[in-house]
Amino acid sequence: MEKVEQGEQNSDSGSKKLARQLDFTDAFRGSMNVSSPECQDSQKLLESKSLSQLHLQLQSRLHPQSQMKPQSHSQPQLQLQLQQPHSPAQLHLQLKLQPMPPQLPRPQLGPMVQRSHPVHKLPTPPMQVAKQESPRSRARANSEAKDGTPKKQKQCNCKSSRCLKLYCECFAAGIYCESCNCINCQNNVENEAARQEAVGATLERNPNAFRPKIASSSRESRDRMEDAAEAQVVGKHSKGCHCKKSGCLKKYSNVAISGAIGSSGYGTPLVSKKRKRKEYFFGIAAKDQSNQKITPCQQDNHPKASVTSSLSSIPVSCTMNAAISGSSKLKYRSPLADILQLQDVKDLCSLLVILSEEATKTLAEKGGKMDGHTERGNVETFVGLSTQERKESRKGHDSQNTTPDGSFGRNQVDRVGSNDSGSDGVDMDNGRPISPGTLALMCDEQDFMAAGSPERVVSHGENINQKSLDGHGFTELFAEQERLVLTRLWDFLNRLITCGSIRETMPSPLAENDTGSEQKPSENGNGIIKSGSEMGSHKEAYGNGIINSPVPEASPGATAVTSCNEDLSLKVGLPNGNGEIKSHIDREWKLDRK
DNA sequence: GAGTTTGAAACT
DNA sequence: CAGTTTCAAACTC
Repeated sequence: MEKVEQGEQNSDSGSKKLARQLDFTDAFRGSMNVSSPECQDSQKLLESKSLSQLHLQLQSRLHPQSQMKPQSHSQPQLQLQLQQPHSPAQLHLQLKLQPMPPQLPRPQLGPMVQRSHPVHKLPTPPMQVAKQESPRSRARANSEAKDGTPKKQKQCNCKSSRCLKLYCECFAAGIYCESCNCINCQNNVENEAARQEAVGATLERNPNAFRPKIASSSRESRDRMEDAAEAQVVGKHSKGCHCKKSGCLKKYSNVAISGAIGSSGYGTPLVSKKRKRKEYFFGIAAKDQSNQKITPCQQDNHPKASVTSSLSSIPVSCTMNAAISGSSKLKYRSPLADILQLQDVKDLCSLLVILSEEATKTLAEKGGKMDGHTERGNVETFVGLSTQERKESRKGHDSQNTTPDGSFGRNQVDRVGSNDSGSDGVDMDNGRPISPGTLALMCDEQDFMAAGSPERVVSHGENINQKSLDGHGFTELFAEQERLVLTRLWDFLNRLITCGSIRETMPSPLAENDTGSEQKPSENGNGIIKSGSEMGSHKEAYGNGIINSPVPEASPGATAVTSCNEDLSLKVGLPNGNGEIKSHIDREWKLDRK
């Protein structure tokens, strides 16, 4: 049988010279109905498990009536369906769990026509039709990095595994061995039958064996866009490593990443060891500094990571990578790297502060205890205060951005450190230092607690009758605050998910130029992400300015993402139609953004 | 380049 | 399922 097939395969000798890669994609095809590969499960959703979990929690809290099915299946597939409703208010997110269809090895592999390493097939939207990859492009993809530098092709050195075990880097990556140093290699066209058998056995042991351990969503979707590919590399360990001694800083645990997102696990071409050491140095240094370096397993190994730290990790990682990128190509970028910036998170926090104030006011209004004039002044006091705080924080943000090593500005850290929270930059739970990003958010959190607390309301305005603050009053106020804050946060996450998904399905050429123009929007000197249209017409619409279009004006992909934001911008306004406050806030935002 | 270390995969 | 072995890459010298 093997020989029979071998004869057939030999007839294909013309193409076997190519760096052909095996196609396990059928095993996964149809397993998902998502617009983004990383939406396949909660871990990969938006590259932030905590974020997605938070979102789910928020959803369940805000909409307890919605049926969130428990994950009963052993391999549930979290499906994210983003619907484009007719009404902005209908922006709706559906998270469905569906059993994963059986994953069977492909019975017969034809010529390599698709991305080799496990590809999570999308339901092929018009723009995402699985493009048949030409051998030429395949070869180019293998031989060149995105920056045009030669990319060393995978060369295993297997001796005993015949290159038919996952030990083999090539096999694990789904490519035939070519120019490898392996012995008794059977990972080739000539031994297709044996290879298929091995594939089947491997898949039998682990249906996800050929699925990338590191989620490489962007890359895959972009690979299907062929030359639009090789953009930003996004990775997240899908099942977590078990590193013990290497501190997750070595590449041992990243071996299989090669097949997932590139030759080095960070989607980088092979670089000299000296250079790699340099990367590690920076990585370790950064980690020591902030304990925030995103190593895949760290995320997985610390499921308790708070939402705060999760959110904060995004901009931090960007900043850090920016610092690193100067001397190396080590990159670990979130798909939201261009969308969600530290300042956005801070803005969100500020907005939530305002919302809490609004809740206070609303409740007071309800009780008819507030004098209208005084009330407005009170609110404005708070808004102004928040704005001031925003400005302060922006100051810190700017300095942070101008810090040569990409670390946070000292004043910001100092500011947090000077707080009497007792944190002193150390997570009291585990004694580990808290990252500057987390500290920054904690700072905002403290601001929030201070600004939104009834005590503060009393101390500033003394407008709320003491009666409303005792017992039931407190509860009601907190409930209202929570409702508003969670609602807005939920909306924010919805938009974030949508934008992330759109970015996934419509990769912006901006990413293609990432290497060349590594500078991210947040590093444009003012720390503010600005779209080509400068947000002017949209920012006010959605009030919080959280998600700004990352796409430069000239970018052809701007339409997609910008329209995403534009669309989203229409969907969220300040709740309860409090136009007075809203307009004021909007003014503040507008001024602040300038 | 040889030897060691490491962690994933495979096996029991 | 836990423990052990095998394996090959990463790393050190």
